[in-house]
Amino acid sequence: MTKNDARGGVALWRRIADEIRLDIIGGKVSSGEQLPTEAALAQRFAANRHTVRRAFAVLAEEGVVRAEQGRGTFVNSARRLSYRIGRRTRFSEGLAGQVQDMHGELLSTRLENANASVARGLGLRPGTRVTRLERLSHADGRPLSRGTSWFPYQRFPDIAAVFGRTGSLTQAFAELGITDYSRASTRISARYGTPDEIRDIGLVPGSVMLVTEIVDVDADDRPIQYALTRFPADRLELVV
Amino acid sequence: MTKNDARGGVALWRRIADEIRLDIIGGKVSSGEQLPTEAALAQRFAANRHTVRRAFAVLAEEGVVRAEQGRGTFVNSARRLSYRIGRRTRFSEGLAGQVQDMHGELLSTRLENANASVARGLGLRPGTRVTRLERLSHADGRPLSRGTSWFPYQRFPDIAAVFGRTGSLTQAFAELGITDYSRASTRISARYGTPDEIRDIGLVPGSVMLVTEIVDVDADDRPIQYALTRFPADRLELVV
DNA sequence: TCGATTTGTCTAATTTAGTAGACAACTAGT
DNA sequence: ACTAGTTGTCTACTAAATTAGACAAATCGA
Repeated sequence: MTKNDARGGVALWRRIADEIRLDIIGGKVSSGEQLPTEAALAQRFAANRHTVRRAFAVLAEEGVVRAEQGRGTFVNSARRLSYRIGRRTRFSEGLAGQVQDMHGELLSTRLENANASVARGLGLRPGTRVTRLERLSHADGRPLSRGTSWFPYQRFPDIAAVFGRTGSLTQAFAELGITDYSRASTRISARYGTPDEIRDIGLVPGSVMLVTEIVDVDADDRPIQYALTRFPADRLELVV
Repeated sequence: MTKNDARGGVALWRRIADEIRLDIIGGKVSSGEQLPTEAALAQRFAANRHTVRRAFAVLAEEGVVRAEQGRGTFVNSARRLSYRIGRRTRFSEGLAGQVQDMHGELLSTRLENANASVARGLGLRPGTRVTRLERLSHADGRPLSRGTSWFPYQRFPDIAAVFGRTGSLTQAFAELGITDYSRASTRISARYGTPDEIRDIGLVPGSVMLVTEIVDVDADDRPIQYALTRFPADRLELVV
């Protein structure tokens, strides 16, 4: 129990990679700029040069940096997306102007009984039938979010089919008679990605995820959607 | 490069600990309830029993679980705090009813020149003099947040002294003639804790932090505070 | 062309993480 | 008292992470 706790179960190369990536994403070092040399970083992190090299290998594979023999290592990539959230912001609007192409993918649908969280979110009794949708969204070809939504089955028995056809939640609601809805609550938390999320979004284990837990209501303040959406924290921030 | 990427630089015992902690914090298992046995968890995570034991050792040290020889391992701790944020919510109000005791601590103050981020937040030119405050807040005796605030020096030359005396930002502003202010913007991101934060808040390396970047404005919409506040993501969630 | 600087590659050794098995100590119910 | 089930402790081994050193290969300016 000496160095175990000091490392906290996170490999040094991983922490070095995270810190450098954060400097890049946060704009501390600009695109194209040269990073400190491997030797300098080894000293800064009190690590061996090979450990720094391993961190760089990961960042290079992610496309964040690019090493050139004899010259140095350079920043390759852009900044983090800002996703604007508000009472009336629709999903794709929140990233307007930051991405070229944005599209969603319906992974699966299921009819199930509401657990305690879902029931509370939708204002139903636990056990009530709900439709569950698993979604994956892409921005400029890269997976950006992994969402799970629940809808009251009694009120929207066909929402899975309609959403699957239209691909848009706003449009699906419109066809089902909901012309207007808004965000009733947003809870934001952060945690490590689960193995499933890592697979779906294409991350490495231990990636940090931003999680939003939202409830949408219709014009009469009746809940119509409860959703959990997970974003990779190094690709996106939320703006309230 | 075979199992390296599979583990992602995060030790298995660490991921097991994180997942169990998340189940507890998220309310999947209730306080006092018995957790699955070490053998069962070893099977569930495809790990050795000793690896599970190590995860439990960490959680026990955090006070989240408690093992009893011959009986089993039991949940010890409560749920995650919900910090409500809004245009007019003051810091301590956001946790009303969830904590008994709440107090802040002023770590240090400094006069410095605004960097690009601070200048943008406060609507100043980079290089303008600003006062920087480093703060640490406690809830029920445990560190809960680590904040860094910047204030325009020209407008509030004495804010460090006043805040140090009163301990409350609202009160400090009041004494300096700002009787009303509100939140202009809130950006939320997540990342690993830095070594400094881990030391100040008392976490293990690799802990996930929620980061809020806020701008407060006076009644005339002039920025009066730019602040970065870091919360340990396993102790707190944000509610918008 | 030369030399200083930097990344790339290789070998080797040590420390930490994870697996495997055995058995002791304790609890609860029969 | 006994037994089944659970956590606690110990030893031994394998795999991954980290350190260490040496040298090759490329770049750049003097």
